[in-house]
Amino acid sequence: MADRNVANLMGRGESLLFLTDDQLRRGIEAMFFAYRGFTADPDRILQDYGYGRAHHRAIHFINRTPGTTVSNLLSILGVTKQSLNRVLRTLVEDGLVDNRVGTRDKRERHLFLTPKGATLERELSEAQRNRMRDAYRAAGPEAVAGFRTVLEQMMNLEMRRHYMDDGESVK
Amino acid sequence: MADRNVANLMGRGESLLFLTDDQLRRGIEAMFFAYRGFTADPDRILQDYGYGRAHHRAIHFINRTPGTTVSNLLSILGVTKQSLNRVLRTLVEDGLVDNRVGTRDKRERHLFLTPKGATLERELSEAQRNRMRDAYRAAGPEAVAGFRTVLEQMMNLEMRRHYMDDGESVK
DNA sequence: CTTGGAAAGTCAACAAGGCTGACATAAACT
DNA sequence: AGTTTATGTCAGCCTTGTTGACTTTCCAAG
Repeated sequence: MADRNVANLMGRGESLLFLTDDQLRRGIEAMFFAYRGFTADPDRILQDYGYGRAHHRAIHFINRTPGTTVSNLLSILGVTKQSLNRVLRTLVEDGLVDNRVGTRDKRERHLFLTPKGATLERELSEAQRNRMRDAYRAAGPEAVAGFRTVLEQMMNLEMRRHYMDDGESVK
Repeated sequence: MADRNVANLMGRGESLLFLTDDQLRRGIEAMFFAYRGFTADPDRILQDYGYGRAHHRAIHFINRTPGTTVSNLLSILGVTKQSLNRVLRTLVEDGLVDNRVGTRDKRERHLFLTPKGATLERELSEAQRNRMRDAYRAAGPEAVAGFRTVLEQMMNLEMRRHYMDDGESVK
């Protein structure tokens, strides 16, 4: 049928949006290039420290939720404990992450950034924030609001599929 | 000092947007989760064929620009020829990609999807388009327009840096 | 108090997909 | 004729993901 490659989005009020496969394809490509640009600066910084993206992710989420446990991190990152542990071990050895035995439950390890770890985190996130600010500034405030809305929808769809159990991860 | 972590974006007309580091951080996280969700469906499909994301990217861009050369693909994907060749070789061997010697310049190889390759491409891109449509539908048309604007800005910023002779182009 | 299972850690082996370096071949350009 | 360009290939290394098979610690239920 002629309508097979057209997505019809009814607008609230009077607006009406047609999304052809080609328009969606451009969005898909934009995601690819945008994400690459988005990780380019941190990747470059991490290289100087001998780390990779996996280290960045761990550092990011430990910073966001200080005292989080290993299993928490595992469910957020969606990798195996062997994979995460390899990364975490080097970060602890290098004095970027502190690993405290839980008080309530002594099996758990609560993770914190050391001052040294916090410094790297700031360096990494600042690069990403700058990159994002540049794009925001060029796009304008209204576009930014829409961007965040769509991204949050994509995120929610993803979270719903993967974390049916945990409510503690991302607000 | 209180303004150091606040980005002030002047709106056209009356709107005014303040972006705190925390708000930017949420955007950064949303990118991470959104991109993961974005690649989840294709990754699952590719696994059945014994392929990975690298194969997907090659298939995508060959489909977008049929007859593109290897060096073209190299500059778009930003990987080494050894890395790309490994992927391309398996795709040609498996009969998904056709590799034709150039007529004008016989050194060049022009890449095309075979019908079999086109079938996989459709399966992959359809999954991604569906995912994107879901998010678009939930967010609404106005948000979609903004989303695309910001993403295109991020993409342009990246393309500009990428094709600037690959130095220490960050400022 | 015993025991089942959860949380964390470790070892080993493997794969995908990046990378560098070296080298080969054919075609085009000068 | 000699150089450059486009492509391909071999070999080896790294990061980061995987599975499987344990062990240790320790909470909590029977």
